[in-house]
Amino acid sequence: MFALVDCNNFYVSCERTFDPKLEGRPVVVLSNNDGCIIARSEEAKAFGIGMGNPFFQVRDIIERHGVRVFSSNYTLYGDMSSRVMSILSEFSPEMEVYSIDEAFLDFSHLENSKMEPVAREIRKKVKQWTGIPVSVGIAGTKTLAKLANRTAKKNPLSGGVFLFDGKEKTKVLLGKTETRDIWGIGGNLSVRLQREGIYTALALVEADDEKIRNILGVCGLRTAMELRGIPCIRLENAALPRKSVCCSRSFGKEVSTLEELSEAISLYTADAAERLRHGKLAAGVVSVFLDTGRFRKKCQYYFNSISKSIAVPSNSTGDLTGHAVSLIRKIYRENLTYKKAGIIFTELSTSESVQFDLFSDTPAKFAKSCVLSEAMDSINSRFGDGSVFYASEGTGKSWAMARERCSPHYTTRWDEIPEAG
DNA sequence: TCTGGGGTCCTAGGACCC
DNA sequence: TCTGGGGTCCTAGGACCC
Repeated sequence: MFALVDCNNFYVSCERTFDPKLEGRPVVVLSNNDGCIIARSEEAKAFGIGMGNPFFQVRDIIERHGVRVFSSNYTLYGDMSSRVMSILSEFSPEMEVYSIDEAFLDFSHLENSKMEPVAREIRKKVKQWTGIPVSVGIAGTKTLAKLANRTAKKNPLSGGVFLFDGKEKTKVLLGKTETRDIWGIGGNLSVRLQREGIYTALALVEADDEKIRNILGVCGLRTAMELRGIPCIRLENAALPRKSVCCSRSFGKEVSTLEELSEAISLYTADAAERLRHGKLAAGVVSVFLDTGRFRKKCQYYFNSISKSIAVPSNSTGDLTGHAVSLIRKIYRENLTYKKAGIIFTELSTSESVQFDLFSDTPAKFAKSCVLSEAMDSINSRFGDGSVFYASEGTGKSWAMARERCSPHYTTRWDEIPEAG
C-alpha cells in the first residue's frame, strides 16, 4: 500500500505560515518573472483564477477582489519543503520525495485498520510543526494513491484523508474521473482517448490492452494496469542519479546586446555549476539556447541552441562560463530582442571519477579550479548568495527577472527573520 | 505592455553494422 | 533476371510530471 501526502496550495500555505493575516483571504503566487499564476488559495480559485493563467490576464479580477499576490520565493518554499519531508520520513521506513510538495510513503508495514488513523496523525503533526495543511490518499498502486489524494482534497467530508478499498468503491470513483485527471494522462493523450470513445478512467480500465497500447503506448498501458490495482510503478526511495542540470530564465526587460546576453548566461552558468558541485557531478556536454519568445506576433521568431562536448568533464564555474559564453556568441544574431536564454549540462558523471586527458596537464588545472569554485561556494553560503561572483555576470543586471512582490526569506536569512510583538 | 522553470521517458526514423 | 535479415545507436520531437 502507498500513501501519497500532498501539501494543499503549497506555496500559498508557506506564505500564510509566516503571515497569518492571509488566512481565509484570497492569495496567489506567481511564477518567475511574475509571469503566471502557479498557486492559488481556495478563495482565489473561487474567483475563477486558473492554474497557469498569465498574471496580466487576471489582473482585473485580482484587483477587484483584493487578492494578495506574491512573487515566488523558492528559497522559502524549498526550506519549508525539507521540514515537511523530514516529518513525513518518521512515518515510514520507505519514502519517495516526489516533488517539492508531495511524497509517497510505503504503508505496507501497517495493518489496514491503522492506515487512516496514521494518515490523520500525519496531517495533524505536519500542520502543528510547520503550519502547512496536507492531504493523504492511500491505495494499492501509486496511480490510485494520486487519485485518492485528489478525492481527499476535493471532498470536504473526507477530512483530508481518503483510502481506496473495496472493488465497488473504486469502480464508482473511476467512473467519475475524467481521463485528463489521471496521473500520466495529459491533455494530448486525453484527446486521443476521447477520439476512441474513452472519456473516463473506468472506460480506460475496461478497454482492451491492445487498443490501449496502440493509443497510449507502453506508459499508458502501465497506467491502465495501475488503475486496475496491479502495481507497475515502484517506490523510488533512493534518489536516482541526475541526467541533466538546467538554468534558464526570462528577462525582466527585452535584451538585444551580446554583452547583456553573455552576462545573463554567465549568471545562469554559475547557478547551474553550483548545483553540479552540490551534487558532486561534472558535465561532459554544455548546451546554451536563445529565444525571442513565442508570444510576440510582430517580431521575427528566433530560437536556436548549440552544444559542445568538453574533453574533461568539469564543474568549475570559470571553465564552464568560458565554454558557455563562446557558444552564445555563435548563435547570437543582431537586430533581435530576446526574451529568454539558458544553459543545460548533460552527460553528467560523478566529479570523483572524472576521466582526464592523457596528453595534457588537466589534473592539476582541474584541482585548482575546483578549489576556487568550492571556496566561492563556501563564502556565498556563509555571507549570502552573490557575495562573490565572476565579473562576467555584470554588476548592473538590468535584464534580471521581475520579482516585485517577494516575501522575506523568513527562514534562511538572519536579517529577514520574522519578528514577534 | 505583460505569458515560468526544471526535469524524465518514449518513439519513430535514419544511419550504420555484419 | 534475380537484390535479405537482423541488429544497434543516435536524434529530434513529443508526451508527461510538478
